[in-house]
Amino acid sequence: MEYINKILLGDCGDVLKNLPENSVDLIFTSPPYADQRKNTYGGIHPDDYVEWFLPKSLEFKRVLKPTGSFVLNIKERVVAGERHTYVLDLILALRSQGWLWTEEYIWHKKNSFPGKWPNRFRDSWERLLHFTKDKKFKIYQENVMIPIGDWAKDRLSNLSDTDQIRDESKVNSGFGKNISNWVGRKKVYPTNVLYLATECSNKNHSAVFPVELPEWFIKLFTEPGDLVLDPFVGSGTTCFAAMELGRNYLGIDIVEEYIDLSHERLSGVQIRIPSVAEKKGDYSNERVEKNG
Amino acid sequence: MEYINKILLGDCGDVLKNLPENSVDLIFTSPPYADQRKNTYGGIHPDDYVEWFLPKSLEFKRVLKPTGSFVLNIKERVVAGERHTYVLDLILALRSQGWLWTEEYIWHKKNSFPGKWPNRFRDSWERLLHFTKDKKFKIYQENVMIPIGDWAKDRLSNLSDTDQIRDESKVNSGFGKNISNWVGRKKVYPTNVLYLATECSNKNHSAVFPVELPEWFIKLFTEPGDLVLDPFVGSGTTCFAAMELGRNYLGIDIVEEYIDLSHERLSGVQIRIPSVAEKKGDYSNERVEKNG
DNA sequence: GTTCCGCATGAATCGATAG
DNA sequence: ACTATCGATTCATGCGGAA
Repeated sequence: MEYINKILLGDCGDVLKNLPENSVDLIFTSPPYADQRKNTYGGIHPDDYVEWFLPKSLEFKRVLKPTGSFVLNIKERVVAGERHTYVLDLILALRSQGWLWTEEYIWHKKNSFPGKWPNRFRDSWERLLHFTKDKKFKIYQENVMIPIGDWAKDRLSNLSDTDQIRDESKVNSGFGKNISNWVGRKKVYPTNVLYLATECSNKNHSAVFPVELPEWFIKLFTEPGDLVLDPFVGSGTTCFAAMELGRNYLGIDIVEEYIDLSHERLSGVQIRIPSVAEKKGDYSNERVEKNG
Repeated sequence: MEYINKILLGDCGDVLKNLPENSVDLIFTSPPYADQRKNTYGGIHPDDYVEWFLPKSLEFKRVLKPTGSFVLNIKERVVAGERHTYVLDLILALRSQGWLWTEEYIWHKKNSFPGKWPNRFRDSWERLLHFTKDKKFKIYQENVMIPIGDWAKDRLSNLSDTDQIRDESKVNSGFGKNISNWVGRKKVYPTNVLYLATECSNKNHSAVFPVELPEWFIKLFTEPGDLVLDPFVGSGTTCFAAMELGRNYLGIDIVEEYIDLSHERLSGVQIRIPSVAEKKGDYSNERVEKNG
């Protein structure tokens, strides 16, 4: 496989044409935001953003397995005092292209960019749009479970007999069944809000999102050995996370400088044995502890 | 003024026709979500939601002052495994109606509805769409400043789990002392994410959002004596917050039961002197401390 | 007066079953 | 086939009574 664990130079819409269809398990990417990175990407005008994106997402859809997921990290910028609608337009356009808009996760940033504006506050969240090709897709919810809240310690430490028998009485009350299910339970499922810090000053590369972000979705939507694609790979954070978790990766970028940066960053990565990598779930969950 | 501090029965699109134009300073409302409250409201089909909403928002626009704000609390539901697009469509339609989509705030819910599904996690956030008629509008950012600085945040987040669990009281008490020192010293502006709990067990009235939510926007966008409108007033939380903060209110609902409920709830409210109400900022900010 | 503990209550969603 | 109803699942919070 010549496309496994590589960082390739070029427009992802072109490069991906050489990739066989249904070969990717997860696409996680943060495309250049409209007009945001003018220097490096040439700057796509907000009004042209959807038109620019659609040919690429068509290739994404071709190479993604039917059971795969496409996670898009994006946020609309302010234009003339208003939030521009290109992200909304993009969601609608992607649905017209055949994608299912399965969910919208939120990245709640712990430390957002500083600043003050007269008509708004600091922007402290970004969208993580989850698209799929099919209503059925691979998902491993147990991989991202988080420690149970403090309430459990007090409530479940000593259960009375009635608690364990309570089975028939209430129909509508939340815990109507039996609380004994909760005894010894240490972990619960997270929600669709991720509370993570931004990566501030990682000396060499300036990633736009913390490594925990792709980590979370890679663990949620793939197994070890699966292929993760980032078509706008930038400084390589997604590929770094994939490698670290024992997944294969493919990164693409049109800026040569980023290719070198990614290579450099990935060269030092120690690939963990899958079983060990999975255990790492604990660490990641600490970071997402506010997620609930 | 016969529309000041009243709760009126009827369809807001009709009732508002009798209100003079440019008379409202803030509209804060949480309309019935599509199909969600079928038993109390009629239950609007997602596909018909925009069509149902637009005539009403046209009246909102007429009665709102040019300097006013319209804050819409809404969240799309899942239909056939997908997020439905009626909220996106509504945003676009409101812009066509002449509204400016100035900002999208996020309500990050502390306690979201429980449940487990095979393809998604619990939904823990809702949208707070901020529309205005003009690029220039009234905003009082100082009213919602947060007293906690970065020093405190780091201090808190650096506490180990065992510290927080075992010595919770110690930590809290010691911390409390310090807090008193910070009050009035260092304040920072919040972000566009509000981290609040839902009010679930308020036995008499089941509000769909906590009172802190309208409070925050009322303080941000109005002065004492201004008029706050909630055209889907429900259990009256918005009017309660307005009254409490020394603002005038107008509530409208099509369900008679809610009118009575609001009246009952508002009858016992003690109106605070504006200056005192503003001091209350500290208390409210505590609730929003995660907002940063 | 505190603290502790039981308990009901959520703008939910999916899959299966019934009409 | 297509819609309507129902059971199962899940977690944080505030209230009120008890210790």
